[in-house]
Amino acid sequence: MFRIGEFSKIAQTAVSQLRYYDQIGLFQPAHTDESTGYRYYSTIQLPELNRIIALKELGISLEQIKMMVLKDVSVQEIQGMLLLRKAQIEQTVQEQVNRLKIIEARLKEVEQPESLNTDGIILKRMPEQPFYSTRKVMQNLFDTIHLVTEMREYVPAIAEKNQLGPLTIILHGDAFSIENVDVEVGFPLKSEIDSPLLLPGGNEVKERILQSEESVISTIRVGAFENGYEKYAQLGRWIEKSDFQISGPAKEIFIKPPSQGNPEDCVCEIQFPVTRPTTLI
Amino acid sequence: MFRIGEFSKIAQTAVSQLRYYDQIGLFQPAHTDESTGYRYYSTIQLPELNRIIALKELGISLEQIKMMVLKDVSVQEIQGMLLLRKAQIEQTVQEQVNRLKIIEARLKEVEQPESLNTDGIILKRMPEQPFYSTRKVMQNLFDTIHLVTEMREYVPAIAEKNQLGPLTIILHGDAFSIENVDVEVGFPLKSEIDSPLLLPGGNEVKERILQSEESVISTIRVGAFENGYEKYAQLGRWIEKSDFQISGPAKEIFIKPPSQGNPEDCVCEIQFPVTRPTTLI
DNA sequence: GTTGACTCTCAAGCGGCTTGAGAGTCCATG
DNA sequence: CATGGACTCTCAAGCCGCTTGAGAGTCAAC
Repeated sequence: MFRIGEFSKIAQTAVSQLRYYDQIGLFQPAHTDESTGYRYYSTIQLPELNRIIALKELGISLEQIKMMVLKDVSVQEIQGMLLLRKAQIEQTVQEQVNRLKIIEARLKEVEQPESLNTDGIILKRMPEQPFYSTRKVMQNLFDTIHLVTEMREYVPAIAEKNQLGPLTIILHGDAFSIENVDVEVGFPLKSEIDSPLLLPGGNEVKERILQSEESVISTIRVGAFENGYEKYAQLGRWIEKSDFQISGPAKEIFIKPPSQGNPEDCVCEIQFPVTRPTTLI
Repeated sequence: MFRIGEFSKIAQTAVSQLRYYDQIGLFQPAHTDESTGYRYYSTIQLPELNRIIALKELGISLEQIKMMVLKDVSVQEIQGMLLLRKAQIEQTVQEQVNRLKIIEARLKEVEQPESLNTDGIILKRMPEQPFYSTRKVMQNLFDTIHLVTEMREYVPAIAEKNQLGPLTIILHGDAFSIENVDVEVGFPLKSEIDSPLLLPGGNEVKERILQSEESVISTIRVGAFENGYEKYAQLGRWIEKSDFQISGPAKEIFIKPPSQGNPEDCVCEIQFPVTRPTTLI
């Protein structure tokens, strides 16, 4: 029988850990002196402790380990727990690898003087959403602005106005050019709008579903619509260096649309849906 | 200006998080109503929040992020932080991959009825240690037992007895056979013993350094010295299935050595130093 | 008997939130 | 202008797996 200090050396386990395991009833000393409270451990407890440590190293919670070692759990259940844990670990590995790619991209960017920061670029998920929009190939930027203006004028009038999300533009063609672009302009909906709308310009506005997207990269542009190309260039470099691939059309979400007075007073989120070339380890 | 709820939707960030970031002074609302305490956020704060989220996704602590976004930190320092973080992530990926291998090995073992459990097998590090030992090729098990007995008799007599660790046997040859084995028998030391010792049987006991080992797998055997072969078989299978490679001689550490009366009353740790065939991702 | 090394219990702290209680505020409707 | 319901506030506690520290008691050697 050893006191806790010596046992902790043999078992390579911290004294505080042993006390904690005693406290939560996971692993208790072979004997406890009732009058002094001293814990006494025996060497034959080592296999039991090792089982616990082995399970813990797999990242299983102490609560679960307690069940596994104290209760009689069937082989199937243990297998289930292990499989579950395996899936979890696989996922976190995937996440970590993603982080690595992103950090590497960041480090490369930092080396180059051309770009000041790629800070505000984040990765997120977008849920499925109903979308009330019209789509057309635009000759030039002026056309686009015209369509947007029309939309902002007529759509809120027919919808209950609290049902509309921010004005969103989807750039179906090449997001990096401005002429002859296939553009969709619309509003996300919080509830349904039953009827299509015919704009004075001849474009028809209809409801459709924007599919959910697992990963989009997103950044915020503050300032006028026209001079946003450096943001696109930045996003492009970031995507390339982080090993992503663009998997769909870009979106511009006008969180705060430009107002008549000052077009500089505009806040816009730029999104690219992306995927990663299958990086299973 | 948005109240916290709406801003949390725009920014895809939980209300409780925003409040927490305010509390720790990481990201504060553009305006706080002094009388009601209501927080009001502006869209132009979105880039700032996104920077924070981007850094957080890299696993950087909020404390560090606070420094990075609030204080003026040089590019070099940021680069340093990123490099450090990169190294950390690489390490955790390595660990996770190890876990995966081990879980997979476990699941394979569970499928087969032949082995009941591979539970008590753990991986650990061993520190460098001085070792007071003798080494010889043994004809048979009886010779080994004789040498061990001699060691246990004479060595404690010349050492201050509190300076000795548990009797340890290193199996330099093939750990899976019993005859003609190159065996080293000795004791770990807590402090130096200056002089060699000549045993009656003619073997010389000398001090040397046991190098530290990055990873050894270890299990505990309870019971007699002789019938420990199933443990070895188990360890062997586990090593193979977990994709490890044995990288040195096995050790048997007699945590509780067999006593005269009952040789069954013995607790022994079996160790194999292992490496992994380089698994960088 | 006196060290000094060990041990005990109990409470708090870590990070990054989440949850809940209890109270107050905003805004649209009747 | 009162009411209701959705929102917001603050403050405290809880999560995990420990670690750290305070203050008190115990053990073994000299």
